[in-house]
Formats: sequence, structure tokens, C-alpha cells
Amino acid sequence: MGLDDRKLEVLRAIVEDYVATQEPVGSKALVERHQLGVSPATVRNDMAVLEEEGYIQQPHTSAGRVPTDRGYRLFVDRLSRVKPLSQAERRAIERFLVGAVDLDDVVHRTVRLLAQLTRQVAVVQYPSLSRSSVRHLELVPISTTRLMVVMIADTGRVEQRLVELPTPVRFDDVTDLRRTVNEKLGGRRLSDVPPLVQALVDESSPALRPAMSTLSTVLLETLVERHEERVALAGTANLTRGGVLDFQGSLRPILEALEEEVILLKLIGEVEPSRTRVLIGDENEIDNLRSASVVRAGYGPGSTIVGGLGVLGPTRMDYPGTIATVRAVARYVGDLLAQN
Amino acid sequence: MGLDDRKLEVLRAIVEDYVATQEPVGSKALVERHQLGVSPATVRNDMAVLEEEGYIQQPHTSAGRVPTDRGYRLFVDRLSRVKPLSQAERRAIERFLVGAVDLDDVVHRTVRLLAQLTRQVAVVQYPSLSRSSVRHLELVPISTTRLMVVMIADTGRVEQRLVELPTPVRFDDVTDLRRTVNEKLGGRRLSDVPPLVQALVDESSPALRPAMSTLSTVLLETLVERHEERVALAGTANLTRGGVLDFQGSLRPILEALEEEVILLKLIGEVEPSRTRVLIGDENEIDNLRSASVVRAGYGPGSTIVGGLGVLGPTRMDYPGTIATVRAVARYVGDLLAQN
DNA sequence: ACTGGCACTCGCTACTTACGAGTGCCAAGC
DNA sequence: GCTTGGCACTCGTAAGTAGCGAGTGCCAGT
Repeated sequence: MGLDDRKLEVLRAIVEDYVATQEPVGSKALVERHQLGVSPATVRNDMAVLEEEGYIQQPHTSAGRVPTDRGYRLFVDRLSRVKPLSQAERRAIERFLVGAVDLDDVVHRTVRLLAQLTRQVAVVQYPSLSRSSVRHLELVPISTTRLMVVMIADTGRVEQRLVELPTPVRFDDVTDLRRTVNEKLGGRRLSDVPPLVQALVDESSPALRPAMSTLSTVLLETLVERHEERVALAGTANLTRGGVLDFQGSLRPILEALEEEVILLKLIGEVEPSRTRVLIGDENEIDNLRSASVVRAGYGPGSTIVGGLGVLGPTRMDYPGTIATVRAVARYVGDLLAQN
Repeated sequence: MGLDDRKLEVLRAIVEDYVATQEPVGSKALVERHQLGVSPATVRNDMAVLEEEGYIQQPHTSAGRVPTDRGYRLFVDRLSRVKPLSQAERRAIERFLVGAVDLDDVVHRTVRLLAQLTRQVAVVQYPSLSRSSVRHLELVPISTTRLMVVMIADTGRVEQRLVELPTPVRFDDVTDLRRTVNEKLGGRRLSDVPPLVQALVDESSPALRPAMSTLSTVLLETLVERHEERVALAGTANLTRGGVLDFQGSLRPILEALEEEVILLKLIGEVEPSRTRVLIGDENEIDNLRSASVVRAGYGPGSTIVGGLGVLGPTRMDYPGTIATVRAVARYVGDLLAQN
């Protein structure tokens, strides 16, 4: 498959023009807007080859060409030049993130920032508990048979949950329980907690065993099984930009997918070390999102990764710009977390 | 304005048919589908009057009639028969809400339930802090200059926030601080807290005064100013039902409004004692939502109200059904909270 | 290998026509 | 005096037609 330099150049031009205008691009317009140094007829021949190879496509016989998912993929992998952030963007990021008081605050600001900068739907995963360690476990007696357990992770995540005890406990008992769980679990990675829990019960004094038993069940539920992961979402209104043309006619499936936390996690949470990842249309595993693209990156203090963030938009998307923004925001957030 | 019984009956029929079919309803169809006992011509005369009074409207000269906001209002106020919940709905509510472990859990389940039952966008406000009392304030030392303050309200709300202290404190100091704040603030209504805070600082020992000072600033910020109120949202995908016909062409403004927590609060949070409230189209204060209707109710244990919940949908909405559902869900949630 | 020329395709717009649902009005009837 | 059947009228929608033009593929010439 002979894709010489000019053909690649033509593909790049098609992608750029189509992204900018949202209209199928023809040979004549291409030659006019880019300095390709050849005639429309030549471009047409190149386009015919590109179409044969599946990189572009005609919506109807007598229309211009539109990139296919495969075309975007090639563009992203080999043709897109890195687009440095504008000064304004850098400033926006800093202004937005400075003054966050809280992990919650950081996450919310970040997700809104991302949505605003990319003009797309933004998703930010909270630092994953499975990649966090227990900093402290606090037990707050609410009544003699009720405890509020608060887990504070080194990533700043805080989870709390009410525990209904089978037997009443006294104040001193709570102190006991608190000391025990912190001794055993403090500093541990969340993912290492489950096997330790049984020991927790075994080693506690007989009188406290029932209490410790329910307590540890709840701990497991809360920390490992249930809201293990959380996400924040913003910018759904951006889906309506560009008419209903993107997303093959209906926002329905997209909105439905975005309602499911599980799906968002799958989308944004499966980050591999330090790479920015782009999923284009069909490459997406979720059926409802086959007409969308995702750009995601991992973030975390230093070079470790504690969570993912990214955006979702039409396949017809400004990839270079979006990738640059997502990457930059991920880095800023990582730095911010490192300061704690 | 002579709106005799038959005219009202005609209006009701128009609303019901239009809601069901989404199409302007004509005199002939009306007579066929409802037993009005009169001829189409008579109905036409009635419709002319109803139109003159502003209750209905013709999209175009030669089309049937469509209710106006005013028409829906009259319908809701005087014409709609209460529609009892189906057995299936009752069961759904119970099944959905049983087994909630947590306030967060309750709110999330509720909002999804509401969205599913009404097939509309659902909004649930967390129990308002301003209507809550402090049950307990926990201070967890993270380092010598850092505290995690956790506030547990009687409504189940839990708020936490990291505090950066100006001076290092020892473990005993934290115990002191904890005792003091709980003595002064425990059991107080959140709305009564601000005036008490100054006393808190004044009465603490000189050594702890700087720490107490920042602590109380943060308390004020967290409890009163900042996330004072929170909301959960679900069912945005339901906006796409019925084409883009509802909402005068674009989902844009709606989605934008739903992104703003402040707006959601205004929408759902301003509940007055025990009444279910319906806002139709223009009655809505938020410009972006002028083409939508809101049905909301307050909820809380017993007859007190701690928060609001409701749904948002097209003005062309099944009001009786929606009202019944919102009311029922509010009651169930209230009962659930009462059990704590 | 590139280019200009050319016939061809086909979606889009504009225009016309036909249809029919729905109306308002009026004169007749209960 | 309300109700009713009749009837002319309006007007949005659907279907059909024509012309335009962007864009193409192909071919012969350089």
C-alpha cells in the first residue's frame, strides 16, 4: 500500500479541514486551502487511493470526502503535530486550580476546567482507592450501637459510612477498636486490606469480636466493593454543539452511557502508565459510544498514577488540541496532588 | 369568562390527548375519543372560547389545538384527577430504597428511582445543612499542622474538610479543641452556628487561639458558605424522548442549566411546607427552562422538611402521574430518614 | 507522473401541485 | 339560545419536477 508523503499530507489536510468546517472536503477546496503544489486531479487520484485503503469515505457519490475512524487513527498516530497550549490556556488552568481547598474541590474544578477548555464532555476519576493507602481510620460513636467510620486515604480521598453494631459498645471500646484497626490497617495499601481483615477479627478481645466483625464487613464493603471508584462529569451541554450531526443523529445513547458510573470508569479509569490514550469511534468498547472519541490520561503525584481523566466528543474532534489540553491538565492536577 | 363544565371537560380532553399523542388535537378526534355527547361543531365553538381565554392555541391556522402554559396550569389546578400509583410502582419504590446503607446511597437510589419512574430528569437535594443540627464534630489529626474536620449532622449529612493550622498542635490540644467545639456547637442548628463561632475563639486558651481561629473560619466556610447544599441528578437521557420537539428545538439551554448546581437548587430546593409544587413553562424563573416544567416536593422525617426533590420535563408532561410519583417518593424517603 | 478536460452523478433547493385535516361561520333545528 | 350539519377556506405536508453545482472518475495529452 503505497502511502507516499503527499498522500499522507492530503489525509492530514482532509482531517484538518473537515474538523474545522464539519463539511465533506473536495479536491478543489483542498488545493486552494493548502499548498500542496499539485492540481485537483492529482489530489483526486490520491483520494481514490486513500479511500481504497479505508482512510476516507464519501457520504454520497457526489460529495467530498470525510475521514473514517481509521483515517483519524492514522492522523493521530502519525500526522498530527503537537499543538502547544496557548498562554491563555495555561493561565486558565492555573487560575482554575489555584485555591482548591479539598480533594472534592480539586476534582470538581478540574472537570469543569477540562470541559471548558476542550468544549467537550469531561470526566475525572477520583483518585482510585485501589491505588491509595490508608492514612487514618476514625471511628466516631453516634450512639452505643452506631459508629461512623471515616477512612482518610493518602490521596486525599475520604470515605465514610454508618455502621450498625450488633452489640452495644462503650466509649473505651471504641478507643480500642480505633487503635486496633489503625495499627493493622494504617499505612496499608487499600488493595492489601482484604486479607488483613480476618486477622483483625481473630485478634480482637472476645467481647469486642461481634462489633469488630460487622465493622470489618462494612470496611470491606465500603473500601473495596462499593463506591470503590468515583467520577465527576461536566460539560454534557457541549454534546449539542455542531447540531445533532455528530453522534449519528441522537444524543440518546451517549447521554445514557454517561449516566452509568461503571461505564465512565471503564472509559476513563483504565489508564496505563503515563501515556495519553486516544480511542476513536469503533475502537471504543462501549456500544453506545461507537460514534464518539475519547482522549484520556492518567494523573497522579510525580510519575505515579492514582486516577484517570479525559474527555469525550465526536470523532470529528480537534485531536491535537484536545490531546495537549488533556495532557496538560493531567500534569497540573498531578502536581497539585503532589503538594499534599 | 364563561367556562362552563363542558368547556373545562374539553380542555381536559385536549390536555390528555395532546400529552398522549404529542400532536395538536382537533375537534373531530376529540369527539371520537371522549364521550362528550356533543358534535364537533359545538366543540369547535368551545375551543374558540378557550383559545380566546388563552388556554389553548393553534400552532398554525389549519391545525388542531395545543394547550398553553396557562391551559396546563388550569388543568393541574382544577381538572386533573389524582392518579393512584400502580402496585408495580409501589413495589418498585420499596425495592429500590430498601437496603440503602447510607445517606449518599439513599440520595443516589432516590434520584435514579425518580428518573426511572417518571421517565424524566430527576433532581434530589441532599438534606439541607441549614435545616440540620450538628450531631458531632470530629477532629482527626493528620499531621501536627493539619486537621481533618468531619461534621456529622442529624440528617445524616457528613461534610469533611482539611484544615491547615497556623501553629503546630499536639495530640492533647486536638482533644481539647474537639471537646470545646462539641460542647459549644453540638446539638445546635447549623443556622445558629455563625454567631457562636466568635465565642469559640474568645473562650479557648491563649495557646490554642490561633488554631481555633483558623478552625472556626474553615467551619464557617464549609458549613455555611460553601457546599452548604448539594444535589444529585439523573435521567438526563430522558430529555431526548419525544424527539427534539419538546424544548423548542434544542436541548442546549436545558443541559446548560442542569450543569449549574445553583440553578438546580433554586429549582428544587425552594420547597414550602408539605406542598407538592408544579411550575409550568413560563412560571419558571430560570430563562433556560422556560420551555420546561418542574414538579417538586419537600421531604423529611415526619412532617418536617429537610430537603427537596423533583423532576423536570417538557411542559407536555403527564402531570397527574408525575405529581403522584414525586409525592410518593418524597414520602418514602421521608419515612426512610425517620428511621434514623 | 501529473494535468486539463469532460461527461456524469446526485444531493440540495426551489417550485408546483394535490391532498386533507382542521377551522370559522352561518343558517337551520331542537 | 344552545346545538348542529354544511360548506368554503386556510395552510401545512407530501410528492413530484426541474435546475444547479460541487464533486467525482476517467482519459488523453504533456
